[in-house]
Amino acid sequence: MDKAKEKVQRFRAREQRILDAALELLLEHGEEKVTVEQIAEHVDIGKGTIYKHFISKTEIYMRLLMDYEKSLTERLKSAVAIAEQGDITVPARAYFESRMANPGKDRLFQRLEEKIITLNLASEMIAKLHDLRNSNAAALNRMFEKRMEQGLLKKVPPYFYYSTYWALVQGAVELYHSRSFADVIEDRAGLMAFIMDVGVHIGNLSHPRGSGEPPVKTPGPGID
Amino acid sequence: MDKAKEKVQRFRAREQRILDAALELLLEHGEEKVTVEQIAEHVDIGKGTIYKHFISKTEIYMRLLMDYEKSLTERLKSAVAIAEQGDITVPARAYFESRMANPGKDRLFQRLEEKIITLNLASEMIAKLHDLRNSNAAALNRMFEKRMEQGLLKKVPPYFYYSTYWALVQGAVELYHSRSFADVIEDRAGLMAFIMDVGVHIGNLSHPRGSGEPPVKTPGPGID
Amino acid sequence: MDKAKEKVQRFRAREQRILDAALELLLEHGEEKVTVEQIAEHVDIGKGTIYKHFISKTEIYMRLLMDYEKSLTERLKSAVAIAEQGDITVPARAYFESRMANPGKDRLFQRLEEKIITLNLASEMIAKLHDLRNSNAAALNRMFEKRMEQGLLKKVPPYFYYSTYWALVQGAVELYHSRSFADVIEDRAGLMAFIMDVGVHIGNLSHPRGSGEPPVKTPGPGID
Amino acid sequence: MDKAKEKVQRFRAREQRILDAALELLLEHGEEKVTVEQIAEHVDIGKGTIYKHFISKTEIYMRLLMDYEKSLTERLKSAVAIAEQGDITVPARAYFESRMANPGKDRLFQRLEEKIITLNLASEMIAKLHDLRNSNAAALNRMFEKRMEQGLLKKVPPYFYYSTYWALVQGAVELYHSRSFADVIEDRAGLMAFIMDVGVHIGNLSHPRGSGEPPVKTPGPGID
DNA sequence: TATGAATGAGGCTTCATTCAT
DNA sequence: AATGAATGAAGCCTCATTCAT
Repeated sequence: MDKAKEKVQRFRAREQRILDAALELLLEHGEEKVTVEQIAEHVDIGKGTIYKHFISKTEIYMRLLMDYEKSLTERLKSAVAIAEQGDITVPARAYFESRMANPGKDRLFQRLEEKIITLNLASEMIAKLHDLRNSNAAALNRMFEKRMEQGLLKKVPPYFYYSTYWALVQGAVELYHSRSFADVIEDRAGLMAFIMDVGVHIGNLSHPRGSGEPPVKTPGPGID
Repeated sequence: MDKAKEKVQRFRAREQRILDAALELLLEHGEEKVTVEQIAEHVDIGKGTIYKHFISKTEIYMRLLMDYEKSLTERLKSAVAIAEQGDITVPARAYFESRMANPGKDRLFQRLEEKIITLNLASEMIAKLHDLRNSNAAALNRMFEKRMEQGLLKKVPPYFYYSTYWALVQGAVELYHSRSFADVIEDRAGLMAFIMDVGVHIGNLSHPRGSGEPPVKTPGPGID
Repeated sequence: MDKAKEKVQRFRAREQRILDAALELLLEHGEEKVTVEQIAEHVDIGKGTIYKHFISKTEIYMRLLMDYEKSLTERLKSAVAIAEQGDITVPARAYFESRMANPGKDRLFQRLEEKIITLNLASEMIAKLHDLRNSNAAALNRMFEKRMEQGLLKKVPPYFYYSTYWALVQGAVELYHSRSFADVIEDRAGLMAFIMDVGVHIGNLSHPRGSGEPPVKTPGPGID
Repeated sequence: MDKAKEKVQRFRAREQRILDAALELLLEHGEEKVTVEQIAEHVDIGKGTIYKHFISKTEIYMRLLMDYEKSLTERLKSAVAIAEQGDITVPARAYFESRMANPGKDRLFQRLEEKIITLNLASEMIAKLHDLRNSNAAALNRMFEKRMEQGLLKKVPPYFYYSTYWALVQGAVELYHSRSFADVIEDRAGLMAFIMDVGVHIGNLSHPRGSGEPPVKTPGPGID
């Protein structure tokens, strides 16, 4: 049935429009200030219709969260694949860039996730989210272990590396938004490059980092 | 009059109890789930009494915020003083330890501050807060500049250092709470030490960091 | 769609019921003692429903105010039209009767308006209200000026006439409610007629007023 | 006991200060916006002390009301006495001037009285107030009756005269404050004089009112 | 199927009055 | 006698979700 297909398609399309609208409004107004009614208005549908697609407002947020995490994972996966064939800094850079591409968005999702966890809504979906997030750990671990065996990285449990790196990126995201730093930071791009440079050299043993070159343009050999 | 003094003292004591209760509830239930009524109940006083001490819920939060920031500043100040006479890693460690002493609290205040700023409540007090926070910047800047002149640190604007360091600590705080990392991180203390070690060596030029020794126990000469 | 129309109609009807209920309660209990909850109960709807129709309690009051003022203006307008063709006392009588038809209501709206102005709520709507109110001034002014030119009225700025007349009616409204006068006034209708007679002869130069005839039944030539 | 006397005197003095403060604040901020705490602060005493003098906030208002009414009555009484010996317009003028001397005050008391009556507080004191108010009626009645017998005033129940006059003054007070008239009224003093002139000629039979002379400066023979 | 009117729990704040000190 | 901290009822408004049309 073409008609049925078409219907399903339109249904999906609208679902996406709801998600897009929600994200847009969330970014514009912040987590606490977006109402279901606003989303419906923005998509130009009735409020009730939203509940044909999602059982609750939380579910919309969860979907947004999953979608974001998926795109992050996607990008990281391909970066890891590249790293295995050569430049080991690629995943680190990819990850950093993915999250810093839109720090506002990144932070929004942090807050959303936190909120959902705190209020203990949708614990099942949160579990899935975490599974997804940890799915790359194995590949990364192998990478770090190899490097450690080669004596290029300080020997610590491999998760130290990505945990620390995550923390740094997380901090960079927060820094990006901090209003108390806003006045101080004149060269934001330079600072972000500096931070990334710190990140890709974590645990690095052999070479003194960034020996002279400007870190941004030719940022050392990386996590090697 | 002893009586008058006593009265004032009791008043202050109650005020502190309100603040303590608010903090406790905030830590337990998160920012959005604490009501004025709950706080009052917890202190076992009437709802209206709260408003004898604070003009609004926001003011309670601001007080909490300021108190936390003050203790941070205090500690940092004395650490900077020590650093000027010798061990330059002291402020970094002090700052890290201060914030990581109770990461839940630290993160709570991040959220609180963000909320207050976003909703544009109490902009005056926020300004004060930021003043307080920036009050150490000059001392830190001088420290970094001296190090750079001595060729011990990579030459970048001095605020790059404390910004990056702030970001790392901020990330560590978030990491501490992340439920998706919770299962992975077996040696939390070790990880935190590792992160701090990364922190105190940011920009370090002369020595390869952590050359062999376990970073926690004898963590190299630090930011120098 | 008949259905859509019907829905809209029902919506409007409910809105009117809310307004009616508000007015009724206001008249019964006074401005300060009517709560949104009471109104909702009286209409037998939920508290929140009220806010689907009006953004605030003040808006309900404003609507009531405007509706009243409109009916007053309406009546006055047609009376002025008549007056231009002949009996010049018509507007004065119409105005008096309109306001005295339900003095409680009239006074309620005075209080409401005052309150809204004092608290500086809805200043925009208040401006509209005043526009509406002043819209008849020009017509009245012309009337008075013509009379003055004909030597029938004492020469004063024309707004003296309607201001004074307004004051008299306003006073009559208050008199109507005054509990301290309540016991004294035996012939209320007679008194009101007497007051109106005073009103329509304000500034009158040519004829001694009410020369013998009972003022109510054949109330002299009036403002002419 | 001199001491006891002194004490009583100080007590009375403070009572008056409370009343003065209440009135001042009431005039400044309006009926709804004055709290007991404000009054106490203004007198620089404790809130509880106020309740040593008055059993409730309402009682303060009642006292203010009575005092105002008494001063009005006082003035009217002496004016009536003068009128009996000669100029009959004196009471009318006195009354008008008393109330218009501070229209804000006058209106405040109207509102206060209304509020107290509506909320049915202090009905006993209200009765007393009304007694006081009506106490002059007899004297006034006699005056009007004499005039009517002399054929100088239209024959109506005598209370018609003072009721109407009260209404006019009442309206003038409201007019004075009306914000919608505020823009229109350029010559307020002139208008008030005009209204008073209308007032003193109510029911006047023999002479056409204000025959030529400017009403303010030599305002006709009055109510006769 | 889509709608949006209706709901009502729950949050923050105010203030007259009480009462222990 | 004076105080002022404490009280708590009461008011307004928001918004996720339901359900009749």
